[in-house]
Amino acid sequence: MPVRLETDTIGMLLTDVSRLLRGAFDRCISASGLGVTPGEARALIQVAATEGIKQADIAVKMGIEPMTLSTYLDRLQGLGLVERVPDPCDGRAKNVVVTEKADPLLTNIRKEVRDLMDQVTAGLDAEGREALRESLKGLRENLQLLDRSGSPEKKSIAE
Amino acid sequence: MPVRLETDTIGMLLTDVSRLLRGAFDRCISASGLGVTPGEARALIQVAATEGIKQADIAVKMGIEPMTLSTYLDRLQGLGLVERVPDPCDGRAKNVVVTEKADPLLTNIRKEVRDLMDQVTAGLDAEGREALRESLKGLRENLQLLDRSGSPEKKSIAE
DNA sequence: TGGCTTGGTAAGTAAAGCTTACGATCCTCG
DNA sequence: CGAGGATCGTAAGCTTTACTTACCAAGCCA
Repeated sequence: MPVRLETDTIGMLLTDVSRLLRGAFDRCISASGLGVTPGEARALIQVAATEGIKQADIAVKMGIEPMTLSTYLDRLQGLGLVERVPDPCDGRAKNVVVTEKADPLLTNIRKEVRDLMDQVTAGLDAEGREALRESLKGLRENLQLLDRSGSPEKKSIAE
Repeated sequence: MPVRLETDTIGMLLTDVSRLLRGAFDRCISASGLGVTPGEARALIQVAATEGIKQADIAVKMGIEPMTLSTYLDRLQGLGLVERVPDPCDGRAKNVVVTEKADPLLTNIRKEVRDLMDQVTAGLDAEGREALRESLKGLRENLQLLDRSGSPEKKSIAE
């Protein structure tokens, strides 16, 4: 039995895979000349998936800080791919929608992503992929719990 | 059957999990006051796992550019955790070793990592973890292949 | 109506990478 | 043996992705 290298732990593997994936995605969309970064693409997909939702909720869904999202949206809006429309019910909030201009880009990105992931998961059958998806979902949930419990500075400021 | 959200694809999940994991790791080692970043810790572990190896080889093993590694090693060396000893067989190369000072830190980091990963993989039994590990290894291999084939500028410069 | 909370953002910072360029050394082949 | 190319490490500078802190404006509530 071969020694289990410390560099093949789940943690290391996750780090490696995600770095490589980002690189691959980066190359594959910049090769397509789409003019968006992976992060922006991610935000765009999220916005398209939940149209008209306000920024704070998008940020929660993406698991990032509102400010981080705001920066992405700035770029996407600058490219004319999304628009911020003021929420009629809440003067502070802005609802985000994708523009028509984004449609072909979205189609394109979705295809690129699908192709890339097909290549990346080559060697896994449908069952294996589903199992992987489920495992990852479990990890994500655990991590999100850790996150919340790790920073309990929301309530109980004073006694 | 629920609609498969686009935000629950393997790609998105990997991105989420790795971001969250980095955050969790970050918090957990800065809480321990160890004074190294996750990337540096990763480099340190790799160095310890293959002592006396030269930088170029470490970089390959980590799947990063030599320059990126060099930066990490600068920091680690600044902290007195590693040393660069000139390779007696090759005047250009430097072999990297961990110092005695790094020993307790390494023990600590390993423990932190183990604890964290136990929490993160809660809900998976030993089999599930092994399956996950194997799947991820497959993905990493695929990605590394993609990488090489994606930039075939090494050979055949001239005809 | 006055005070907390919430939504968005300006500003600044940090980590983790990359590319490009370069000096120094090594290797190889004529 | 000597010159040209390959390889090793690294200085310099950039990008992406994310965070924190601080703030204003608008809503909510007592």
